[in-house]
Amino acid sequence: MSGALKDAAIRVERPAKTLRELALDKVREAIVNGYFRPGDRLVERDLCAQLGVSRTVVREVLRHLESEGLVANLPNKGPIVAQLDIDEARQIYEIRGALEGMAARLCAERGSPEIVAALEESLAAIRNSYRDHDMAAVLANTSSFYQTLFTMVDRHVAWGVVNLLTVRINHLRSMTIKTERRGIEGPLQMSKIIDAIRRGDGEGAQRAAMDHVAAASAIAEAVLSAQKPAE
Amino acid sequence: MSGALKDAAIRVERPAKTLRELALDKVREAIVNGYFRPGDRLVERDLCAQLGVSRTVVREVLRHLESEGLVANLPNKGPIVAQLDIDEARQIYEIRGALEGMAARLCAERGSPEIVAALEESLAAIRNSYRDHDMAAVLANTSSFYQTLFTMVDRHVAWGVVNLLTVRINHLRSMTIKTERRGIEGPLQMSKIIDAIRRGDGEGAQRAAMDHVAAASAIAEAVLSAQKPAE
DNA sequence: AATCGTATTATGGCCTACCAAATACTGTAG
DNA sequence: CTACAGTATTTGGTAGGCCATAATACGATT
Repeated sequence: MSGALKDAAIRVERPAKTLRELALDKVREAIVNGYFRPGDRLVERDLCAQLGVSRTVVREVLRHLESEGLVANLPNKGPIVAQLDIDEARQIYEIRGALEGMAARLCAERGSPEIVAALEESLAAIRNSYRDHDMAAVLANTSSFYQTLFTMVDRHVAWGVVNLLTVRINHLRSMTIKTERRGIEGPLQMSKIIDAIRRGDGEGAQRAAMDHVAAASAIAEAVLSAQKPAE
Repeated sequence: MSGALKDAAIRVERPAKTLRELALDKVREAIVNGYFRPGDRLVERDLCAQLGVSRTVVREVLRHLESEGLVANLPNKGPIVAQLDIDEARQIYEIRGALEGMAARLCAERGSPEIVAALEESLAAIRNSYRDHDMAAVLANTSSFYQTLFTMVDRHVAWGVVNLLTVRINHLRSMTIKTERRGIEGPLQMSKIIDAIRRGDGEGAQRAAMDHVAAASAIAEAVLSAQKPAE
């Protein structure tokens, strides 16, 4: 196993991603950052033209995004960007709470100083990003914080699930982060998670992580229900 | 919303599934029930011939299964049936524990007699299937039990996640179920879940659900580590 | 005989072109 | 103004072909 790890460290980052992967990233990007709005139709041939690739590739990309939940396929009408459903968002936050709570508990129970150090580093980066009002960086560093939480205890599958779900609520996340008091409360709640982990309090770490997600969920819900009637 | 629900209840099960969906189910089936073994190469053109469909469809199916985790894609070598990793299996069981525990707790907290009734019905079906030694039915009814747990409290997203993860360990499940004492202990643990839900004990329901998954996980691990050295 | 190139094959990645069926649109006749 | 017929749009699916790469087999050379 350590041999495999060593190999992985050496291995050259394959620069030759397939066209399909590039196209996938582009379209996902476009959906997540709002270039394609929820409900927009994704016409195959238009996408072919915009991406400069063939239908074969576009179709595979659309299938992939469909299974990610970013694209919905109306029968006999074709794919559209998935609508954001307030109830679905709530469920996603709930699942994140359960899984991130689990990860936090495991971190606490392991009681390794390196975990605490890594998390504190992430948190510092988040605070810096808030200070600079660089919201894209806040988002990235928050992801990194949670990634640390999962990967330090080798829960790659759970991290994958969380990641998968998170892209579906990405624009919500970017809105909750911009909320007034979030820049102070968010890091505060995260530091509570770290504190609990540091003192090996699994129960407390789990609760703190769930609280943090619950707070984000509450803000998201407020944002969403304030926005829906407007449309 | 209630209108949509009524429609959904009425709507005829669209018999005109696309060829793609049919092919997807066939290949998934073939992987899950062992017709394709882990590590087997899935050669596009061969699959075309076997399924009687074009490469376009086959490729889309392979992409989809890849994002489900049933198929792995080796660069420059093509798709193979994903290998079952013991650590990954453990993680999947752990996630199921977290989510099914959450669902059980929610069921208990809702305190609706219909939930208890529905779960008891499922459990009875499982017991019958065990009595008849119909293991396929045991598996189906067990899924149905958990589906009830999730859908009665409208957690469709979480159910989707569990389902997605479960196909990856399906053959493990079918082995754990055949284990000697499982036919008695499994239903016993499930009835404990129901008992806790009936008396509105959220904490207890969650713990009972997690215990049940943990037991399955332990058996799976034993089965798997007894099997691996043989190969 | 061992080794070093070189054809051949197998296969995935990608493309173009085509057809059928369903849907949406549009213009005209009554 | 309505009903209907025709037309365009778009997906679902097929066929086949081109190219690049990896592996294998096959010689040729030393």
